[in-house]
Amino acid sequence: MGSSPHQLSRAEEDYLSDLYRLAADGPVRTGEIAQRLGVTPASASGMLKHLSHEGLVEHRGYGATSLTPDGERAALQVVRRHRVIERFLTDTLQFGWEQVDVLAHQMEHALPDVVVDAIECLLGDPATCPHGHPIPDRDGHVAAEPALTVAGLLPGERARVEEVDEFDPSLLAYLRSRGLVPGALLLVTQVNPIDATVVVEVPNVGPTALAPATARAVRVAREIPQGGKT
Amino acid sequence: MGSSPHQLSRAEEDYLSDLYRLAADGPVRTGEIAQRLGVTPASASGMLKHLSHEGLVEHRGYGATSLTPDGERAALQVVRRHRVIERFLTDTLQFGWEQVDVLAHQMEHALPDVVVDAIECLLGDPATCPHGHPIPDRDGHVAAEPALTVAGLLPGERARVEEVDEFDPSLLAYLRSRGLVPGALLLVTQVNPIDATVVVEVPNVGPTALAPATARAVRVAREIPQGGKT
DNA sequence: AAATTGGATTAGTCATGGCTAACATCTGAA
DNA sequence: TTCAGATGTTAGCCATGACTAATCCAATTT
Repeated sequence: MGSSPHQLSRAEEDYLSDLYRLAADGPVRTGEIAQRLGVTPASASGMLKHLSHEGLVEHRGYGATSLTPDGERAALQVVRRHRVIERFLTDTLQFGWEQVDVLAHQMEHALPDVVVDAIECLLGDPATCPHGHPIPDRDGHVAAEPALTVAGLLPGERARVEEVDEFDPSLLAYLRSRGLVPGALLLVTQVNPIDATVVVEVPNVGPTALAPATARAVRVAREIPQGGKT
Repeated sequence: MGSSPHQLSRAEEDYLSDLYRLAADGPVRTGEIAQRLGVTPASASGMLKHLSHEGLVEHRGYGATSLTPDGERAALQVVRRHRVIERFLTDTLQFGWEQVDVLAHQMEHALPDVVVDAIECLLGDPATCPHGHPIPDRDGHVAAEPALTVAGLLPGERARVEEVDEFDPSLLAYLRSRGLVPGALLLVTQVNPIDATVVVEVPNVGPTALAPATARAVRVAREIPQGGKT
């Protein structure tokens, strides 16, 4: 049914890319995407219906929405542009990692692919955006993202920060100030069993307490605590 | 009447910036700008009426159009973005000067001002775009552009290339191959009195014949032929 | 002076993608 | 089981900015 590759509009690209980013935490509800895009639920409902008609999303009224394979392919092109631009903004233009999501969002629909490719090449083909998310290649292949977050760790476990959610600038500024950036090694010193607050320690930074929502924004890979320093 | 600084749309910016660039050769006719923007004259007519209502252009039906001071101010912001982006594309990303006008046009409406400023800074505050046109500063001040073109030179006169029209990619490729780039010194060896063809010579490049339209695309400053090699 | 012609303009239509208001559906509690 | 409140959808509207077709000015030609 959805056999029309007829150049997506800016709005369509916005919906698809946000759908992709929200889909990490399960199927997406209409109100959720409306809120992220700053439109009314009515508008989002209309656009989702349209995208469904185009075969880009799976959406059968009053239920949750998810991308079809075609939709995911299209979304990955936009996500790729977004993440390359973010890297460029931090690495070449020295913007802070808490600013670049918003800026890249404004730019991602207007940069011709040849320019994105040239920037990527200039940067030496970076593997991830500044927040640690993998950059899809030109054919739409992406590395898997870790499912484990700090909220899933137990006291005494060590883990390496892989990526962080990029949506909240002030959270990002805080995480950086506490050393919680991709690549950082952390140790869980406490997990409060009542309210699920987690306390972590990063070398050379004091202990940091994280509320559950914050802990879920930091994705990690467990470090096998075998000896030998790298 | 035109007291609304209410964020211009992409289309409005396009009209203003092309109006600015066409205005160099006198007031602009409706069909001319329609053609440049790739829309029908009817569409252009409607938009010019709208811009006139906003106080950004001077346009009283069936006559030529020109920018008001407000309109010129707005246009210069767009022109500034355009030219900074062109410089970035040639200097940092190694695109050819015949490609960058089109690419910059796609990008100029989407780059936030802070990004344009950062790029400008990265490039060391260039004075001109790759075609030699001056880059307006943040306050909308621009250096004057020379009125003299190669078509206005006499045999035996020497001149320095200041800037070239950027509209035709194949012309640009040709001009570069003949050494006719900003900064080049040229000598007029012949002016054909019948068809106004001009023959010029650039050091280390053979003689080049230019049809009148081409000669008008190359703006120059006369070199005072006083002795002393620089 | 009248007629022809070409560029400019108006009138009317369409597509996109927002909005509000009203209606439908789902869910969780009584 | 039923009903209240939240969430989703439809209906109808508006603005933007393109298009075609028809008309209007003005400038040149006869």
